[in-house]
Amino acid sequence: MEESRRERKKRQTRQLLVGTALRLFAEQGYEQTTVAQIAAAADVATKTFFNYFPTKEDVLFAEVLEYMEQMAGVVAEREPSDRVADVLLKTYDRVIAHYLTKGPPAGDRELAKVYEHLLATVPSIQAKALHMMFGMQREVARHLLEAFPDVLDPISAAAVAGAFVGAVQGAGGAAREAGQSDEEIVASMARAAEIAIGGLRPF
Amino acid sequence: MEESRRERKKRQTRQLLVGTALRLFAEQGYEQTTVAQIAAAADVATKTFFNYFPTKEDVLFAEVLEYMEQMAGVVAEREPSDRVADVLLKTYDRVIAHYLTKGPPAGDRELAKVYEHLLATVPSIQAKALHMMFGMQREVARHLLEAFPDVLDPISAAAVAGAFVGAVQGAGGAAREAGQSDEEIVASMARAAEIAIGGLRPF
DNA sequence: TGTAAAGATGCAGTGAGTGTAAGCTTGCAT
DNA sequence: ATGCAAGCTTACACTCACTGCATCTTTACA
Repeated sequence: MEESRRERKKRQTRQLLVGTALRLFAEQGYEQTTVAQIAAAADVATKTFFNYFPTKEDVLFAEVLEYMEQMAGVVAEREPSDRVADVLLKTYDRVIAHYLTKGPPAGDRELAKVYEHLLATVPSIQAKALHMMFGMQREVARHLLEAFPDVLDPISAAAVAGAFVGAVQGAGGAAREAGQSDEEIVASMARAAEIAIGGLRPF
Repeated sequence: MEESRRERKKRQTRQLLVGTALRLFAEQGYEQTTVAQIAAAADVATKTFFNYFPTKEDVLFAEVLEYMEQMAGVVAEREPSDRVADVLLKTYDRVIAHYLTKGPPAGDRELAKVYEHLLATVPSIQAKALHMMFGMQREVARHLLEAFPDVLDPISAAAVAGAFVGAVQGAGGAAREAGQSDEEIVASMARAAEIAIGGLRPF
């Protein structure tokens, strides 16, 4: 089925709102920017903004669902020989790849900076991001449990997913905070994945 | 130095606000309860509530600092023979012990239920809790790095702390969701700790 | 071309959270 | 004891996120 005019307009408006919001956040800061301003700059009613995004923060997390789908795909395509750790590593690779091709830095290098800065400075955005991450972690756990019912139970699946995601995310945050470049950050997160898989006894 | 009258009153008012808020949340639900109601029931001005807690949610996380102190204590008291995994396990034990003696369930069994229910149903509280947990995770990483500067760097410290906290917290959530009893939940979290320490390769 | 559904808009309202200025309480020095 | 300064509480006015509802416009489709 082709994309209808209605669907196209909806996608455009959504995109416009995201872009406008990001621009204003970059120019004036997150808290200094009101939803009314964003709507006005995008030339829609304030209410329309809330028709698209449940909260002001959500405009920053428009593509989370895509990542969830990517993760689901990895588990679906797994090889019979893949064990839990293999699937997790492939998931990590896939998400990174998706970020590099479809994420903000792909088209616009500046936009990535904006995201980073917001994430580093606005507590409510940090909390929201963690909440999203938590949702993704639960998805990972759910998929793992489904794919490996013989070696995992709901608790260990959650533990495994938590360890992996927690390590990668913790290292990513630390790397960013340390001022590492994008490539270094990705490498740091990969190292964290190895640490999670290898366990903490070596330390 | 003794506790002055001013400090005493402040602590009492704070305690009163927490108790009143919790009671109202239990009776009418979180979103149905306004800060104005809490303040009225505690017989203080609405503004006074915000003098004590920056947001409505924060009234539920009054004792987080205590936990941070407990964690710092563990690292400070570590034995020379303790390695990273040992310190993490001791930290876990200490936090659990502190929860069992000083946490809500100690005095009031019902209160724990209220917390659980709020955490399970109100997204903003969930996000806040995760944010707090994230802060604790960073603290753990910081202390580990300080205590083991020869085996850890900032990135690996963050990865280790993230893996451990992520596993325990993920398993705790899953266990709660599965309807396990308090003892079972504690056991599930302990198992998650072992999984994080042992690594994910066994799966 | 008409009609029903989806979506956009305006409006009125709730409630969280802030800044400010004024008033009361406490700690402390004389 | 008395007075002064610092710390809290309070009232008030305000901003802004977000909701519900009724109405109008646009689109899909027969």
